Amino acid sequence: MKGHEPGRITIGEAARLTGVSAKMIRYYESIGLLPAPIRAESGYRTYGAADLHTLRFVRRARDLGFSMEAIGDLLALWRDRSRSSAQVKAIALDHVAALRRRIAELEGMAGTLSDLAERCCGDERPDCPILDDLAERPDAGTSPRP
Amino acid sequence: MKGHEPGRITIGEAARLTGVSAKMIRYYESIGLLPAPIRAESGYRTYGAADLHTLRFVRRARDLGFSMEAIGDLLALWRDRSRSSAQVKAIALDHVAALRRRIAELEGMAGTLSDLAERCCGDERPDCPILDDLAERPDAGTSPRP
DNA sequence: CCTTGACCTTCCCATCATGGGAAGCCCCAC
DNA sequence: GTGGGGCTTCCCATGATGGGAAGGTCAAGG
Repeated sequence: MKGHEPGRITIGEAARLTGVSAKMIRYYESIGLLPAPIRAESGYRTYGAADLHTLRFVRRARDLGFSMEAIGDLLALWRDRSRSSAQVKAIALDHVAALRRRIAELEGMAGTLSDLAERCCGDERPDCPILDDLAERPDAGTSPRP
Repeated sequence: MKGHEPGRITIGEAARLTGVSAKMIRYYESIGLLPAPIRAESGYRTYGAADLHTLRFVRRARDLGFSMEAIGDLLALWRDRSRSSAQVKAIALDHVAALRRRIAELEGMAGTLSDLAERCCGDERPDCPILDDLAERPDAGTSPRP
């Protein structure tokens, strides 16, 4: 079917051109994130320029860590000419806040753990403040003690 | 069976005392992270003081973001009197490095996205640099442009 | 003694985004 | 017409967790 319906390509080519795997393209279709594409007579999915544009959009949104749900919302706004930029901004800022919360969590862990590692001599002897802490610490704070 | 084998408690009490859910205790047992506990005649799992100690260890390691696999290694070292602290420190430092890599990724996302959001006026008009970027950005870098 | 309610057991299913793989059809080049 | 690679669908797995059903057990109270 290649080059038979003009300019429409197969899923594998779409995957190569957009950086979204063929598996994922089918998955996004199955969860309703992407519309079902036109099929060739063979049953093969065929994608046109607009579809590739959408796939790249999804790919970039994933690279920014958006959830599938948020990407669905962003796609809908993208297609909606009467959207307000405030709606888009709200989704983006929510996500930034979630990212910053997650970063703070991970920094707590990394801080605690590198404090402990610093106090561990790391030689052939068994004594180790890291294990002592895991075994004895009264409770589960992840922030480095002040 | 409570108070019948001395000092041994049920899974629900162990969960309450350690902050690890009963579901998770069974799961950890099923994947071989924890040894199978002594069963009462009824078939109920019973836990003693040493088991609680282990459960708290696991809980704290999870709070620090260690994977199950790493926790298995840490538990083995904890029980091994002939361990070297260097082994423990290596696991901890690997994890710190992984945490810092992840933090850098998330910061890249948050940075890019808050840059974009800052340039989005966020009013009732549809024009939005965030959507423009998702739709047009040449490729998927997540670092804020320098 | 029997009921009630809380607790335990096992087993299965769902999440989220992704990959792996099998069985079978299709297309193109030789 | 044959071979190889690409496409289809369908099922399974991940990691760590929760939800829930069906059925056994225990302790307290009538």
